[in-house]
Amino acid sequence: MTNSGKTESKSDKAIDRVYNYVKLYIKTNAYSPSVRDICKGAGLKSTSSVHTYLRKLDDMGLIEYRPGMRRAIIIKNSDETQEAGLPADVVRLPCIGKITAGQPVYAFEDESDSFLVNASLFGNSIIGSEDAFILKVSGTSMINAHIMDGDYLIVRKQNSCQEGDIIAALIEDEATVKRFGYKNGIPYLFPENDMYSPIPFNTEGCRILGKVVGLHRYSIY
Amino acid sequence: MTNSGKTESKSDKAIDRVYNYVKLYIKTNAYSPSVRDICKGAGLKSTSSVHTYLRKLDDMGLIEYRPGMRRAIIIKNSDETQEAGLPADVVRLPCIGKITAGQPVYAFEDESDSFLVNASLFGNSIIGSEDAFILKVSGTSMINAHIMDGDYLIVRKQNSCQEGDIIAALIEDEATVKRFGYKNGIPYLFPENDMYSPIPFNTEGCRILGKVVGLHRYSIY
DNA sequence: TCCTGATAAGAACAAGTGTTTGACACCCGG
DNA sequence: CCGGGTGTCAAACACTTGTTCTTATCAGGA
Repeated sequence: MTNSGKTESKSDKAIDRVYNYVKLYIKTNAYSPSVRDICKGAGLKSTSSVHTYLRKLDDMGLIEYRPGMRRAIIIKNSDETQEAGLPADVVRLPCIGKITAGQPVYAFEDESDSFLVNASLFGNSIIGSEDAFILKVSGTSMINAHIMDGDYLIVRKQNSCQEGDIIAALIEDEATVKRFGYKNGIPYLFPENDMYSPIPFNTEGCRILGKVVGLHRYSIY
Repeated sequence: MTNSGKTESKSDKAIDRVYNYVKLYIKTNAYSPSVRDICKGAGLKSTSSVHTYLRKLDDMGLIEYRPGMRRAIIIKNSDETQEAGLPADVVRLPCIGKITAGQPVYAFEDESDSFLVNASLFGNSIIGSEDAFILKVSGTSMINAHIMDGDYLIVRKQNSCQEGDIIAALIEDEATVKRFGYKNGIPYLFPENDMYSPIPFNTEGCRILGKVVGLHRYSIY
């Protein structure tokens, strides 16, 4: 109204009312409103107008509007970077696949290859899917730290670490999980299993991928 | 219609299929199925049969079935309605608080007291928040099974178990996690720590809460 | 003023869907 | 064997609701 020369100002308000009413209605009733419900709720008198706006909202990606289906509107919660449909404090982390030429390759293709974690559990150190990844444990070299074969580790990316940290590191293009420490002033990666030997940590062939901050286990024996 | 009899054997199977399919459908699609959708999903060939069952389910109080409204079924019984904003394959499980008078009390009030898990990781055994809960480990009695103090266990509810299962059980109103097994034909709950002794499992004071199917750890040392 | 585009309305159409009716098959107790 | 209850089906009916078409209103520019 106050905007001179802007006919959109009026339409924007109507489309906003439609959007907000749909959100409110679904939240209140747990099912979608019909076009005529929205008419009343948004103060529009024609189903056709509502229909137009719903299509626009669908084009904008704000809702999902199935053609012909009754009461089947879905609100697409798009928080920009935030994955659609996830609460703000939850992050989906990619599961690391293999590592070639020093560059980890993430296995995104499968839903089961990603994990949801509550970001709040890690303070503010993991707020996006860029900050961490998942590494599946293979072998029992860390069994004394109670990390078992088949466990999924949450690794927060960082390129340095402190003595005693359990870290994921790249050794000659192979990802491994060990405890970082020193012996006689020399840095080592220590397995937590007497059957294995410490690995000298020489900065040439080794790279720190990150620190293990969490663990998921779905095979309980 | 007047409820006359109680011949359940056959109808219960179909009505269960209807109920489960409606739950699944809503969980998957975020809106209700139509009667004809349910026909296909529940293996019934007549909309009329489905209609009958829906009315019965409404009478039982399991769903809310609005006369005349399309796709407006609500699952009622329900912390079971899918949490708004979560993807279909993700379930938020409540963290068990304390146990009083034999009844576990769930601590729902705090977001940090609940966990998100990918339902797909557990096959179809966990599809709703009523199927499982989270139990925080206190103590080291299961350390040999690599379950540490402070770990969070995902416990699928069930009231029986097999030898060798790691289960959560109620012993004299106290929740505990042990491995179930037999010694000399007598059932015991075995700790996985030589410092502790097996606990005889007598059905009077003991109740099985569920089986441990997953583990989350957020304190890595 | 007249035209034009945007917005909204109203009506009509068509499809999806809830509901009802009637019928058939089956089981079970007389 | 019979009759009632139950579970299912098929089809028809009627209402809800998505969709489209046409028209009305209004603001701004030539």
